[in-house]
Amino acid sequence: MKQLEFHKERLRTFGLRPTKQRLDICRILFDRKNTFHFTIEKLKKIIEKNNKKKISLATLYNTIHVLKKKGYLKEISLKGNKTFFDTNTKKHHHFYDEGMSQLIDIDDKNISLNYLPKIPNGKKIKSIEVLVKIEKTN
Amino acid sequence: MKQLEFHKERLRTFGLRPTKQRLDICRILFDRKNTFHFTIEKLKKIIEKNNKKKISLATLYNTIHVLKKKGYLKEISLKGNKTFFDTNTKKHHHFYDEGMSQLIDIDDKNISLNYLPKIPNGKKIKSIEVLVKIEKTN
DNA sequence: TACGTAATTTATAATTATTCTAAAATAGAG
DNA sequence: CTCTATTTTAGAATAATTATAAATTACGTA
Ligand SMILES: [Mn+2]
Ligand SMILES: [Mn+2]
Ligand SMILES: [Zn+2]
Ligand SMILES: [Zn+2]
Repeated sequence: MKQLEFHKERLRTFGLRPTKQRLDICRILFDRKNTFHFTIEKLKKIIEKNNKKKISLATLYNTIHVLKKKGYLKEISLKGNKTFFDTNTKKHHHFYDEGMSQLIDIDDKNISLNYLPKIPNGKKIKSIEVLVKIEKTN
Repeated sequence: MKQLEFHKERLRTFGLRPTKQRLDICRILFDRKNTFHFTIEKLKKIIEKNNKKKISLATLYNTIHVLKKKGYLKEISLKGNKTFFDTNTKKHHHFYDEGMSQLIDIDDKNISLNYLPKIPNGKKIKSIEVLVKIEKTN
């Protein structure tokens, strides 16, 4: 479990105390091989099931927002009421199955797009996101 | 003003009475040359300024949802709390200036993307949306 | 280790977007 | 013009998120 020390150190690095709650959140988010796409509500359920103890919504919102601001999480552009977050902070894209509310990463190098349109004056590109919506065949 | 007759006819076509409120909405949305990107709140302000009289939020939500269901409006995939709608129902993409909450259309033929990734099994593509986020230079 | 204090968590209230409800107003057929 | 189904409306209900402020906790210092 040297992951834990890593999370502690990372939290301390930007002036945050490594509390039990923050470490619980970091473990769920980052101790995994693949990208994790989640909503706050989903994260809450997972954490509470894991350690059989409630965690406050406010703590979840606070911590997720800090991690996002520090660049360890991305928010995903989707329509709908609840916000989705993404542990993959690299430039990438998504398949999205609206029916199942499921997101799948598409590596940036698997997408090539050649756009001609002139960027509005005085503006520059900040990011490009491709969303491929999918649905059941037939 | 033969536009008005057109809106009336279109509303009647799918069994909706062409009420004063619905026609006000249609005029704002469709009697213009360019795409209109809007939120419900923005539409409400415009209509109320135009005819110096309040219109109910419920009526706006109801009518916008009907128009969307019938294919005369699209909802745009954006993060953030409020929902954006689009009078351009053709396949197209967007520049988005987050700071100004402003959307600009990009014609589909100005985007070419060649994606390799295999579509998940039993799924087919429903739509592809490209969002190019822009920001002030410098 | 114990203390003191600032940071954090928490329950709960407030806010905001959206949907629901049911009473009042209206459209339009006859 | 009358009647009735449809629509509008104000306000209530719901849902996601943010704010508040009291209780708890982390941790530097003695
Ligand atoms: Mn949205
Ligand atoms: Mn969203
Ligand atoms: Zn992702
Ligand atoms: Zn558009």
